[in-house]
Amino acid sequence: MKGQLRNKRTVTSYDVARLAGVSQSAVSRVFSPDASVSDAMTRRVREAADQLGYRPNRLAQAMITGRSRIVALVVAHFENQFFSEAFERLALELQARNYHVLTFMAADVAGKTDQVIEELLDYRVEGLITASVGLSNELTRAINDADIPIVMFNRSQDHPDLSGVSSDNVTGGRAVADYLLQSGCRRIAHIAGWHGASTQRDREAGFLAGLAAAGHTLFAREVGDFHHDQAESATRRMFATATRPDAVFVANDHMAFAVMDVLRHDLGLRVPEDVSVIGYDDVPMARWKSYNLTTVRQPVRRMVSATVDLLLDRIAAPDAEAQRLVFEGQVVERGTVRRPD
Amino acid sequence: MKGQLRNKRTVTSYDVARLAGVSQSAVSRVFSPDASVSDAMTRRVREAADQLGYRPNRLAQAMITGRSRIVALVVAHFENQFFSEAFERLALELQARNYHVLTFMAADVAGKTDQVIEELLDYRVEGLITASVGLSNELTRAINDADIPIVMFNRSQDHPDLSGVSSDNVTGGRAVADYLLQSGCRRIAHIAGWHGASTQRDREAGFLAGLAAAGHTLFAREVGDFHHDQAESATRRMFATATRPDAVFVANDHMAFAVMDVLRHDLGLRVPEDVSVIGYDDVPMARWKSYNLTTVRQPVRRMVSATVDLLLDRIAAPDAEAQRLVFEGQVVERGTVRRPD
DNA sequence: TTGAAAGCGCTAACAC
DNA sequence: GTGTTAGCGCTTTCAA
Repeated sequence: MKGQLRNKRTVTSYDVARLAGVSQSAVSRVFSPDASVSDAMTRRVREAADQLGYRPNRLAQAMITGRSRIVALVVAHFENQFFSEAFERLALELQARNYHVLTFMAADVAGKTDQVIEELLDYRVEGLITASVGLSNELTRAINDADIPIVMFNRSQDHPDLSGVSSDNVTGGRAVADYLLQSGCRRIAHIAGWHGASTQRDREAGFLAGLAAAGHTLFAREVGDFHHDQAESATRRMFATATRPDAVFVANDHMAFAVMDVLRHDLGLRVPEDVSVIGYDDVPMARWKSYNLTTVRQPVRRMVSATVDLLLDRIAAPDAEAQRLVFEGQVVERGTVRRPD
Repeated sequence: MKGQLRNKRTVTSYDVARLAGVSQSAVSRVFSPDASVSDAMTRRVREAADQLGYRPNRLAQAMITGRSRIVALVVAHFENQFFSEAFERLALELQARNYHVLTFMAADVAGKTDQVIEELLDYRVEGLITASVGLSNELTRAINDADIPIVMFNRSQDHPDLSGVSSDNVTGGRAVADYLLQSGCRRIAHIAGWHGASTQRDREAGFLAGLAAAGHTLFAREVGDFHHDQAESATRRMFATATRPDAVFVANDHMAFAVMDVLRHDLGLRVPEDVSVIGYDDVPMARWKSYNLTTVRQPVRRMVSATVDLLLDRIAAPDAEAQRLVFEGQVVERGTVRRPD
């Protein structure tokens, strides 16, 4: 009774061959893109295959060709809509190219990423995409040793020898400073993300440079580490002083929403009348009317497409050199920064 | 010059065996959980393996054991935070159990899911989780034929013979009706999601039943199909009439945010003073102060854990029968429904 | 164009 | 406890 439906053997190319009365290699050829098979053969084999419900085993294919058609994605979390959107696009584009994404979560904890990379190598993935996670130096070497193409999404400069796609965060940060200054803001503060992220460092560097170029300095600074809750407390700390900032550049949209909520609902401040807020990323939610957040756009779709192109190109030609693609971001004017007087 | 770094052959168990001066199967045993190897052997092999940087090839393992340690996830999109959160938890839990998630995007388009399932079968995944996507009958059969365990996350009743994890959407919908009525709302409307979803049907059925039980009927109804933008237009349509609803039950939080934005910012209505809003899911954003949305909680973490348990159990014991787990949801009182007079 | 044979890297009997 | 052997399901020479 019990084991009756067990051991339902998968149908192999041999089964198809037998039914079609041809050799097993003929079957294989029919299912290979650049075959060399007669129409008659194709017909016979396809018919038998359909009848049996046969489909080639990708694992077995991978064994011999070395091509698993799997790409690994290493990511820390999806709390930030920027990542969930990027992930969706990524999976979609890869799928359209007949690849699929195997996801590995890696908290930004020492050693965690390393362990995860080991694991992912075991699957013989053809390529690796990291989304905003840091790579140790040993790890970078390990990946190079394994000879697996990698592209870092939304990270720059950590390893100039690795391929990467990002937007120009320095210029973006600078644009924020210019925009705020030009809007008449003077007590300008910054709520930073995680300092380990190149995005954070670049945005802030550009921002500070912009301020300096106009003869200004930062009025206040707190760290929100890119998390909603930490951004909330950072805001409360920042606004607990006698004279308050009149503008705050928040290192990403995800935190900016938290900042605005504290400002409006805890502190009873008006945005932008009392304080201007500007974010970074332009996630879909930024245009929702409750926030209507002025921010710097990162062109996610184009960045994702570029990531996929880069990775697949390197898979096809592994000896090509690393490339770093940088997209322009630009300020998207909405309603959270006051108009110039 | 060029091909110099190509053909970096991967190190195999044979290489390790040679270096350690033992048989290849000894190497295999050392890396098998329930081995039967002497400590001396373990030491020798591990040393050689470390030296060579050897790790077993999961694809090869999968070939012979039939266990790929890959689980497929079929999902439509990540626009709704409920799914990105669920996905993150899922990937994390599976990873902790030494499995990984291969993602397949399947728009709710006729035939799309079917094609995707075919593809995923090719990878010889050990199990399949569908998140809010519908399965055709042929597909269900195909999956059963392939003998691969499946559990449907956040879907019920589509196929009573398939395992599934959901929350009790009928009771949840009914609780919404009770809560609204008890709060003094009388012109109660509904903004529905996609009618193809069991969640939608259940929530609405329970809701309507609750209304009816108290001798009330639905005041208005529009369809938002679970999308932000469609929920916006649905709201505008709904409130274009002379006498307006005084409460609206929105089929999920994701749409509820859009509804609230239109109400407040386009229509100049106050929530909850002019109209009460209640959602469903209790996504993290629901507690953000801009919305502070009253909603029905779906216990995502527990639902995800249950999904993983169910799937892994069925992988371990494929003959076990399908199970449907249903969690209780409950109304989370926040600020978008008016207090009783 | 087609078939025979080898082998990808590994696990699982089976002997010893 | 350890080595030998036979495959898992496929692609890819190599001959015919």
